[in-house]
Amino acid sequence: MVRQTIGAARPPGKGGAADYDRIGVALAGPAPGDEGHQMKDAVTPPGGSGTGSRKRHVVTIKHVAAEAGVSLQTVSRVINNGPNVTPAVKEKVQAAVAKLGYVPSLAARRLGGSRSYLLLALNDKEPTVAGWREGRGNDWIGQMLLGGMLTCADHGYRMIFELVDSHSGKMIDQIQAAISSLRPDGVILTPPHTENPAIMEILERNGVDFARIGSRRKGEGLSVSMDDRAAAIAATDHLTGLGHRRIGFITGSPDYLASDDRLAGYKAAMDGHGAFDEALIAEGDFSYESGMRGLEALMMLDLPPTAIIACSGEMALGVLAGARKLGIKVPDRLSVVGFDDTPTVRVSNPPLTTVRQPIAAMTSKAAEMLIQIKDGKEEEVGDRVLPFAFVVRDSTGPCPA
Amino acid sequence: MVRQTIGAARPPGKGGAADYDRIGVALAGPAPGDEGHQMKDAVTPPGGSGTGSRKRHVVTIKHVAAEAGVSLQTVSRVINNGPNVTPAVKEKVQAAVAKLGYVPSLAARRLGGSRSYLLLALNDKEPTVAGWREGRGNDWIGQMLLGGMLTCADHGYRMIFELVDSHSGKMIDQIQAAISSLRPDGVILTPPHTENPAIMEILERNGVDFARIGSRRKGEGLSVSMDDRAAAIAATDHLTGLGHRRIGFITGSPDYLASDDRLAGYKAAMDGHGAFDEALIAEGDFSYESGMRGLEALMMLDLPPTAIIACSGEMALGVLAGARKLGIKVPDRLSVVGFDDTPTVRVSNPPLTTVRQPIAAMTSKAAEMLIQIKDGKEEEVGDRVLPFAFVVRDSTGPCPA
DNA sequence: AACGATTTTGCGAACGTTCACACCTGCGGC
DNA sequence: GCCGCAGGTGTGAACGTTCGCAAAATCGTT
Repeated sequence: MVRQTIGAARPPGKGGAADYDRIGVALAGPAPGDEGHQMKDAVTPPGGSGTGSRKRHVVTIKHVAAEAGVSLQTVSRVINNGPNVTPAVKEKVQAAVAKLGYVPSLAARRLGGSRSYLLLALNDKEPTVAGWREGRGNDWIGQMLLGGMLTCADHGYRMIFELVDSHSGKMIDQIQAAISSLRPDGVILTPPHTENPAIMEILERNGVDFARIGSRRKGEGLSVSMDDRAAAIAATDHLTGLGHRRIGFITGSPDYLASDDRLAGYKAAMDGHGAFDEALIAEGDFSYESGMRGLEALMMLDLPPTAIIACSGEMALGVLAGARKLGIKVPDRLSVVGFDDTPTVRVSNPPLTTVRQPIAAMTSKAAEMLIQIKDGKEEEVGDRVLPFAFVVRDSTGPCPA
Repeated sequence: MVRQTIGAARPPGKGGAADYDRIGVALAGPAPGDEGHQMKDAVTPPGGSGTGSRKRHVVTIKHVAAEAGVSLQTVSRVINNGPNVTPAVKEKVQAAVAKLGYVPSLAARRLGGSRSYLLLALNDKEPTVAGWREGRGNDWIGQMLLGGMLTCADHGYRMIFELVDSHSGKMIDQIQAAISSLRPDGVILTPPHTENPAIMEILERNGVDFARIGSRRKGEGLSVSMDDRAAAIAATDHLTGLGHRRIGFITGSPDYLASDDRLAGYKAAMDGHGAFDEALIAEGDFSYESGMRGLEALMMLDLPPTAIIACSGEMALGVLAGARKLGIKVPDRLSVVGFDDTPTVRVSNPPLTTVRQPIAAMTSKAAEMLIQIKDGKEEEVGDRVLPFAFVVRDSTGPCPA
């Protein structure tokens, strides 16, 4: 057992390698026998952090190098799958890594190298927090989280979430601060930030690659989306297939590009059937209440619709609630289709027929591509349009005679 | 505007928490005039990553020091609200920070100092991912995320999520790896990890403080919970108040401590009314299906219950579905109460009467306490039991004659 | 006035990696 | 046999902070 005090170590000259011989060893098991090397060094932080006041074994790359009998740099090469390492050496190092249970420090990697192994996901704060405050939950963000996170984990990355006040003047500052402190290898943008030029600008100024979720408009940066237009067409065709001709449409918030696309798809499909009528379009903003209002407006028409497409699940729920209030049976007298297959709409009354957006898959893909860029595989990267699904449940039925 | 629930209010300590996080300022605009202090040194990183190949302004503490005409160390003191700084100097430094838009690098802080400004939240992977795969969503995790995240943000911290395979033998390795690479200042544990001794052990060995969510059993580490027993009593009393005497109970998975507490509360309340009957207890595991099975079992009794308490929202939904299948009207012939007020149960048919667990508030509190420990305010820290709410909706009604 | 006790400030030296480059090998060609 | 040239390996020097301590300035006291 070597046990030197730290101060003494560090032969200033070129004393040759292998002075990092004070290895933690045997992290895993209770490590019987051979106890005793206390090796202060990692002094207990003055803050005297809480509960556990045990010794602290921090296995570093140095320990691995000593264990494997190679230089620190060689270990680094092995860890990063670098070129030019003899198989024999590689194996030796890997064995040492396994034995010591070494895991590189994210912070040190980021500081030393050009990567941070971090992806930053930007979400709009207000709707998310409102969902929480009102007990409504946050279906969307939960899905996002998962898709991105799992993919990050698969590649040794971490995903960090930031909720930004998109309506506050401090939004840009907040984003800049997040980038400065984290220096992420990529940023994932979700609506409504996807089309915000100020955000794009600051990301570019910082040299951070980014991917946009749920938008299809071309521009700088990557984009991963669903074909909203096609989805709206599918929804419309589903209804016309059931015999409906008067099909109402409640738009989403104009802040979201998807709203335009869905409306366009609806228009195209209706035109194709020669059934388009401007009066059948009501304005909404994705909210439950606006769905309810939209329904009421549409039902006041001389020729009210026999079916309604709402641009979000929440709105469709509002439509359902409004219909109940007005005594309109769904789907007997009115068929309803929604967008975004959130958990909630699966248990509504009746369960909603809806377009399912592959949210998790979209963030997953976005994360994957951002990582590929850092891996230098830019050629494999480009805009992606993921398939949507159309889920038929009980809120749609044949057109009443 | 968020305020409320979160205890975020400024701790009465001196300077107040780190206020350096809102220094973005300046940065925003193109920042025309006044350029000049280039202070090379910060060379363009050779990596030359991706899209934007612009200049790269990495404002470091050195730049701030130069701008303010003080030493690097003094800037550090100001940033960290350290003691012994002349007000004049402090102001000068803060001005420089604001002017340059300086934000400290998380990685460097972690490497240099004894903190990482990171909190790690451990979640069970399987149920979360299953929820996603089946399109069921992840109400719970979304809430967690939010509560912890917002509080972390208020204190200059970041929250990182890790999904661990609680049924895999590699779970401990995975947790150790996460700790090694991140070195978080604290860990938040959620069920079913809250009672896992192996996890506690590894956390303690690494000297990481941790807080447990949703468990009430005493032990090492902090715990933030809801009073499950009292909640079960409240649910039972609500029903007896409506005249019910035969009240069925479907238990949760035994892995979760909350299940025991809820059952205990139910037993106590029923005993209090002299209405306890072992036969009225059915075993469940929190799942939709087990709720349905539980209902069927209970309804086969000679004296079937007129009300049922299910230990989770999912199970209550299963009960509702089963009742519909059996032609049992809710709440006319059967009242149903659930636990966990997830978004889904608010729109069920009928909307569910339920105990609301303050999930977000719990993680928020947990995060706050872990940070307080690192701030050396251990005396303000201890186990917490947060208030639950009992939400009456339409799934409960008077006992049928 | 001189002295110690305090406050305030500054100077290296960590922290754990990767980066750029210099150093060794062998090896084939002239 | 010498040169050049690869592949493989090791050697400082970053990276941007905080930490430990020493130096300087300030303040009371005797």
